[in-house]
Amino acid sequence: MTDKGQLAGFLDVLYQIQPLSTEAVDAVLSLCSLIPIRKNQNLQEIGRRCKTIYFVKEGLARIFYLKDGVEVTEYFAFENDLIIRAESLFTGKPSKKAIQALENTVFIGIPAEPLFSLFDQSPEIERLFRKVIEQAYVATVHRMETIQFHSAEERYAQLLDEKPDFIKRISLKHIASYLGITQVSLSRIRAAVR
Amino acid sequence: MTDKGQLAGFLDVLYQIQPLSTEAVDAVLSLCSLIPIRKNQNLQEIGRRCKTIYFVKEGLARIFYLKDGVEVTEYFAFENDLIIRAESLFTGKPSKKAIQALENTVFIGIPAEPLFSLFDQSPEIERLFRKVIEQAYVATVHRMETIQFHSAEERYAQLLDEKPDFIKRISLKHIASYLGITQVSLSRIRAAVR
DNA sequence: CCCGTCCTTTTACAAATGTTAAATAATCAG
DNA sequence: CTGATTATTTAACATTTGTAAAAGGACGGG
Repeated sequence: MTDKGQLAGFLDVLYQIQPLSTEAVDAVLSLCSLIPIRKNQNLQEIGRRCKTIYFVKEGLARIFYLKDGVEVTEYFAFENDLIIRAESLFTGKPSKKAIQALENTVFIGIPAEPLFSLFDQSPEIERLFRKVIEQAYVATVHRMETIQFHSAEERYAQLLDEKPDFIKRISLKHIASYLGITQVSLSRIRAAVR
Repeated sequence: MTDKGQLAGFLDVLYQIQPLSTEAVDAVLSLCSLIPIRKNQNLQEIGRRCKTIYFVKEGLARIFYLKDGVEVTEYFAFENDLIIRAESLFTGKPSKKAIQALENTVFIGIPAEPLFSLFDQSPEIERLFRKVIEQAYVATVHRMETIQFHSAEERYAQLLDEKPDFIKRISLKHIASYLGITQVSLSRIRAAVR
């Protein structure tokens, strides 16, 4: 159980998605816990089953996995962003991915089992999380588009345009793997643009 | 309103995801309509708002969009697969994508507005569609992985492995754009493998 | 059956990206 | 502040992929 005041910003974000009754807010809050993780430490390790829905309260985190021994970044989460390993959470399989704090980060954790039980009593909570997942789905479809048939330069230009925060706060090696290109290639592109 | 018998296969697929009461099934069915589309014709055109959730009853369809005048295939839908233009349906914006039948196809269409209204009366229906979207989300995350940091050859090999049906029923030019590579590149890869 | 259209492959070449290694630059711990 | 570590850039070269054009193949309509 966590203090309402501490989570005001987070609750506000949820409210924009789907307003909840006071009771429903309290029920969700009763499941929330705050989890501080230091920079470069992992919240979740590769190979474990993911049974928790996370949001970033403050800080910055990523999901990454290993491909031929090289880290590939799948996703970045900023303040109030959802961060879940969907391929494990929704399937029950062990995840091939890790969640890592890129800055000192405080996560909000909501254990999935009790949350799903809440859905039975409170359809409005289920609706909220349905919409959260819908948004995540739309974002992922959009991200696929930005990668699918685009050159390295196009991907970088689009990222600059759509997510200028990324370049400010995230190291270039992580940006590169997020774009699906090598650090060297990204460096080259930046040199050419300049 | 559509006949229960005609949609037995479809209902069975839904049942595997989330069993519904008879009343709920009837309520969903009352919204379903069958839409036959001939090979190479579009069910939905680029630029229109998407207000319908589709499934493929029989046949084969794709979602595609234009990038620099070239068609890029985002998604293929086989029998009983969901096919939605999420970036329009869940945002209300006009879609940049078209839905096209690649074979003579019968779609099942469920208008979104009445369906969302049903959710208010029947949480179990909302749950069903929450899970449908969760599955679509997981599939999309997985698909992004297969593209993000993989060579053309790796993408093709993985597709052969995971979706052998694709190669059997879909023309190579569509496969190529789905993989985010050119037809020529795909031809080259096939020649090398052989 | 034949013609025309569309799909697929092949070729030759250009451009983009990966790889390896080294040189700078930035950051952090002590 | 200084040395060590880590991040970023640059360079040279190899490989992959794209582009354009042509040649086969497959297929459907008349």
